[in-house]
Amino acid sequence: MAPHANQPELTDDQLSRVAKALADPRRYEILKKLGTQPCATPCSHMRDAIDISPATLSHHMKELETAGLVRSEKDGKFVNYFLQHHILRAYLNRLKADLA
Amino acid sequence: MAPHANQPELTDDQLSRVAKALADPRRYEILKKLGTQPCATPCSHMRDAIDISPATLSHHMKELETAGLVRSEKDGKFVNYFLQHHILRAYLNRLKADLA
DNA sequence: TCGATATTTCGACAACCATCGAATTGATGT
DNA sequence: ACATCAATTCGATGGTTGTCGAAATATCGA
Repeated sequence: MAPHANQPELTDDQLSRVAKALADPRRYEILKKLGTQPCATPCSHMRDAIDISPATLSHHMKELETAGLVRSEKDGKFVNYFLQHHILRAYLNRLKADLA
Repeated sequence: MAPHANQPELTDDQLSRVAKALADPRRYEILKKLGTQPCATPCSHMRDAIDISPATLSHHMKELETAGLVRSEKDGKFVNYFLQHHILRAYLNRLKADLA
């Protein structure tokens, strides 16, 4: 039985994507910010805090989303993002199991 | 007080290096292999298991070492590597604290 | 000393990736 | 319909990095 039964295992592809996603300092900052908030209006809020162009931010959010680390929800003109804690936990568990 | 008192905190530079080191599939395999063994004669043993050129392996080992994830010890013609579990643990703790 | 083996360094190449300006799409309010 | 604002897509650029062959360095045994 896995350490947390109802948590999905990460595929090798996901493992790689998550690791790469975490390896970029700007994406790390974005995740950190998302972790502190209930996550409203990302692009606007992010850009206040992180100093990044709209194009670059959009690119990073897509990376984070394909890695499964965030989920997005459209709200009219805006897009709201949510940190996916369970994917993060699955990644930590995998690292612990494989290496620690 | 930090979660594990006698564990060194990671600098931002180290955090970035460790994350990048973990993000390459081949380096991940190397670490996994190191984790299972008491670590003798790396380059020889690694190359049996991983199919990699000497030059590339040397390059990756250096990356892992500057990240602090492994320590090396010369033994005559050979070099022995040791997984640095405490750095790995520090990284996991940092991720947990920042994001989870 | 010499030849063999282990590892590193060098140099080059290709692939990947972060970055951003400009153009585009999509939604809102007037 | 139109102007405005949020966000994405496109295209280009510069920097990073994984890869390996070849040469260099280091150690050992004969």
